[in-house]
Amino acid sequence: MAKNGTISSSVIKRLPRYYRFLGELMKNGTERISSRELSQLMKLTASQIRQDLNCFGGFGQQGYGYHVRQLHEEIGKILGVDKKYKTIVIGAGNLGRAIATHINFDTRGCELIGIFDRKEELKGLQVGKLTVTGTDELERFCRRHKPVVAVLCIPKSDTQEIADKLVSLGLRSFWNFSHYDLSIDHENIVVENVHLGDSLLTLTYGTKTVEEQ
Amino acid sequence: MAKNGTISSSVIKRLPRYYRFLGELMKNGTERISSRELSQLMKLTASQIRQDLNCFGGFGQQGYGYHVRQLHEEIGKILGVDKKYKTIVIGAGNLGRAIATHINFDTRGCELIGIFDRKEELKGLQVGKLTVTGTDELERFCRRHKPVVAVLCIPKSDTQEIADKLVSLGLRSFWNFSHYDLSIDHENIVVENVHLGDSLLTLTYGTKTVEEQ
DNA sequence: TAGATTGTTAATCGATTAACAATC
DNA sequence: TAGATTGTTAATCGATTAACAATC
Repeated sequence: MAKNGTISSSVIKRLPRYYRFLGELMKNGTERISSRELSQLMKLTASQIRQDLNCFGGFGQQGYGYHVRQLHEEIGKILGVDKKYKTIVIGAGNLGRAIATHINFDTRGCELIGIFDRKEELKGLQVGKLTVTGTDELERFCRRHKPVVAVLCIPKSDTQEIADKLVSLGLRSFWNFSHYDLSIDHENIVVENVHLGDSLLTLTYGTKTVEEQ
Repeated sequence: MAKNGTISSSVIKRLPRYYRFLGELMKNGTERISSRELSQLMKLTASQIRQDLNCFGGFGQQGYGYHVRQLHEEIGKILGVDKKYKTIVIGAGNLGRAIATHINFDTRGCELIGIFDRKEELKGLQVGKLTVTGTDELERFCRRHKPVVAVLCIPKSDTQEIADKLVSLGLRSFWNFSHYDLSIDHENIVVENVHLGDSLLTLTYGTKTVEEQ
């Protein structure tokens, strides 16, 4: 529940998924949905859906259910899809370029405004609408444009150092793809670690477990 | 606990992280570590570490702690890092190519043996050590090489259809990067959904929350 | 033997599910 | 009004933490 202040992170982590499913329903022209119907679609319990949504106040209507478009919008607002957080990608290797071109930043509250790499040979390379800039320009760029979100696609050995530097340049949120558990002790800094290697290992475990049956 | 059969998925999802940290410790030449020391390093409780490791039997030794190399090896065995599951990537766009070149499959129990795309213009393209093959060759390829793991880097509209086809061709594990919640009703099929968009949205929520303080 | 630290049981905490009164 | 479905409280379940006896 927690009408007091913070919402539990288990709930938060489910919100993007709700948002996705509601988006799909909207596309299909569905106007209303009950927690039971939605629960079948999303493979959750109806109880959980009602519990989750009520963390933020009564979005539903007794006897009717939830208005899809309205609920979609409300959850979007909670998540911050309408924000325009200036975002830079650090590292223009395969992964950095893929993230920069593949992820829709602007529908997720972020505005991609730069991509940086240390390597001379990558400078000037076109990545989507951006041009790779040298890391030596980072400081000047940050003072001028004041980005707040950094996507880290760099080797693990560089991650902590670069992250600390970025914090000193005013960056406050880190989406970290390096094989390193970034943690920053400053207050008001947010880190989201993505460990693709861990995810693959989990799958390998599952494959092995199924095979052994 | 569960010496009976299945380990809870909360425990499983922590194993790759243990494995990573133990790998680092090994590199640094650390021979032994106590649950308390490891807990400080990983920002967990010592209790949880002992609880987790004991799901698989006593890896430690009273009064001494855990032998780093041995524990690393044991967890690796549990996860299946020594397996050689034949793996194919479906979709050779930005993301598919990044995954194929950036992820170390072989240290995670997988052997990357092919990358496929539907688009004519991508056929023949070199991606790391592999060459992009047309989707029309998929059936023949699978009958011949019998891959078991598929990495899906395709648009969400195609995902369910292609996954079903791959199941019929004997694939059993899916690492799914499409913006679609893949679920397969066959028995003994494992799916690991990676939703990078959801991860970014979670970060945006965090950014917004910190900002509002 | 004394000290350290595990393995394991018991206590606590939080998250999920069930139930039902409130209400559209 | 009757039916449907929420919002919300209570019950259950599972996961985390604390405690301590076992043992190296």
